[in-house]
Amino acid sequence: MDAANSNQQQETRRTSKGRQKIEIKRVERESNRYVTFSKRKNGLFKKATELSTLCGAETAVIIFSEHRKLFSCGQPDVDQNGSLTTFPSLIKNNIVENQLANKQEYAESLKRLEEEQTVAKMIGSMNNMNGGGFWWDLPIDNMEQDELEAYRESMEQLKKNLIARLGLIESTCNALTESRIANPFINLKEIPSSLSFNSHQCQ
Amino acid sequence: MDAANSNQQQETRRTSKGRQKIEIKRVERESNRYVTFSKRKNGLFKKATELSTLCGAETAVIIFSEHRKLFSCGQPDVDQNGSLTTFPSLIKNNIVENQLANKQEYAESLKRLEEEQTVAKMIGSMNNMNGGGFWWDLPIDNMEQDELEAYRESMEQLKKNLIARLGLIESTCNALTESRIANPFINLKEIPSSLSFNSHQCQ
DNA sequence: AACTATTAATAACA
DNA sequence: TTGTTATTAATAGTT
Repeated sequence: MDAANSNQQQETRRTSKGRQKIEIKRVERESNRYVTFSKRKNGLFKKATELSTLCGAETAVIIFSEHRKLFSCGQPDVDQNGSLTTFPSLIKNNIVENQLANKQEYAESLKRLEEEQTVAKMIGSMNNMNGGGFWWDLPIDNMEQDELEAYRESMEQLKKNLIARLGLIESTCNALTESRIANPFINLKEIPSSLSFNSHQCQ
Repeated sequence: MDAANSNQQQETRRTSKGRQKIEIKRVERESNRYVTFSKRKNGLFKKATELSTLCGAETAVIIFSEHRKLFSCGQPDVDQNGSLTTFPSLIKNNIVENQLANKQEYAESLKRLEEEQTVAKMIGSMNNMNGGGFWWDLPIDNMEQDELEAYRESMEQLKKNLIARLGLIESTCNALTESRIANPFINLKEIPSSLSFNSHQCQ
């Protein structure tokens, strides 16, 4: 780089050793580890966003720091109204940025986005029931039959909403529904290529 | 690079233009898009694994290709026995690779790993009930009271297992349980720093 | 946070 | 898909 050369002419000694090769093993020095975490977390999120933009993929990166602090990119996310959105937030971003290739894709994405927002609102109101606690934490031991029936329906709703809320599950179900069943427990044996890759890549 | 120089001396013209700068927008040419997807997906998984190893973080990357094919790193994963494992598979990898810094961390991770395997086995046997279908797809309209009671218990089990199975939820609950509530719907307003980062990073 | 010298990732080709 | 090379992009060490 020219700037580097002129810098060296102006100053006799280098200002930096530059990037050094490191072994991929735990960074023992705490301060270095924190800096590395922050920088690489940023880099990972950027790469994930780029992959999504470049290739029309939906990506989610979830990181728990060593202190169990959650960081995520792609999901969970919050829109301008503070509503929850589900997994394919990158599709939403693409809409906003007018990066979708054609109007058909645009329309489909808009439809999905609306569905997500509906689910998000439902979840939001559910969480506000019972003055702070969450409805499924209600005691159930002394329920009457009709209460039990209502509870059963509630649990059905829980099932549906869990499925809707969790992007991995949701999207997998969407992909699998047509050919087999909506099963939130992904049958791993039925997606062999991603698995073999997975086990290969992540050792 | 020396190799490049000697190559150039052997052949008058370059064998490659090398990497070119690209705009971060959809790659329109299909074949290029597929290659880019494959290479960048690999790169993303590698980076996620490195971050985990370097900084003791738990990472999960979930990608759906434009054809809705699932790829993931970190979770879901399959161990040598074909059992499911939950989110913190990277902790397991660290154990295997003896990359944990001290015995206390090692012991804690082992304990968590055992818990995960128990859940995994439970899920596995559940999925094998009823000869192929999944138990929650049983008809429920004409259940008797005790059947309904059993169903209620089953749904409780579903709830527990969904929570356990889904790494994001599970880990979040672990992190939040001590200070507040075990809520599988993450209350986003209570983790502002990751959110503000998220919305900033992922535009 | 910023700065750079390097390493690492990867776009274009084969 | 897999490999090579010339480049760009990410980042380790430092300020």
